[in-house]
Amino acid sequence: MVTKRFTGSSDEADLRRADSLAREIFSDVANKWALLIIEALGERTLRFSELRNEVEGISHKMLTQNLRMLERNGLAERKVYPTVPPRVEYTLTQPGQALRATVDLICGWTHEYFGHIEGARRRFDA
Amino acid sequence: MVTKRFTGSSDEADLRRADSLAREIFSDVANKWALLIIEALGERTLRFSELRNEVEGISHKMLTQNLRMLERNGLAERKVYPTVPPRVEYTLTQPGQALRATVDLICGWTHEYFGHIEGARRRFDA
DNA sequence: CTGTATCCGTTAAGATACTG
DNA sequence: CAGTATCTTAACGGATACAG
Repeated sequence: MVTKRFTGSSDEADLRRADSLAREIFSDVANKWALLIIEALGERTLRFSELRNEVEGISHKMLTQNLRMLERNGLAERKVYPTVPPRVEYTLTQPGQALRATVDLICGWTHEYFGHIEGARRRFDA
Repeated sequence: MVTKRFTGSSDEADLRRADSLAREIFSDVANKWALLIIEALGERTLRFSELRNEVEGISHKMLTQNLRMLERNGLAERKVYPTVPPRVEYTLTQPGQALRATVDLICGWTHEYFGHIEGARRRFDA
């Protein structure tokens, strides 16, 4: 399991807190929009409006919501330029980049097994 | 992006279909319960009831729902033993195992950056 | 034991409008 | 341009009951 056996504490209650936090982090991160945003930011720093274009189909609301979440977890950094109109840029932090590497692998996996999956679906749906 | 630049076809419409399918696969797979089930099945073949215990907090409904999805996409195999009471075992297929390897990396990432994230949250929430 | 179906509350998510 | 807030609808997800 994801959420088991954390080190650094001898207290049972602490271990349970750590496990539940790990699970929370996993839930935050293991969702479609978050991963697509991370993938987009992996290429380069992007503005809010650029992200909306890059991440196809995401709504204004979901984008801000997920960006706040990524910022809160320290995976993305938000830089505001006090111009008018305002300019806000988002960049992956080092932990964010590390996660991005794993997302790349999932994308690679999708490409590699695309045919297998397409075939499996046809068979199953019959 | 995950869903771009598939090869093997010269037709524009085919490319769009492939992209939307890739996105669909990504959405199926990039969700908390699916990934936790894959992680659990990575260890060994498991029965339905064993999975319910392994994947902490999952409901009967979500488990069947996600198992059907994994089966449909050819990531897990369902083997029924016609005994009474029935015995059903789930195993990862080779594509499923390949995906599991990437899930392992996400889990590893969670462990590695656990402290960073915890700290980032405290700072953000203040 | 495994699986399907139903009910029902909670949350996700789109649309829209409004502020700095 | 970026962000927040509100309203509304759809989807998610849990609990329960029942069938093979």
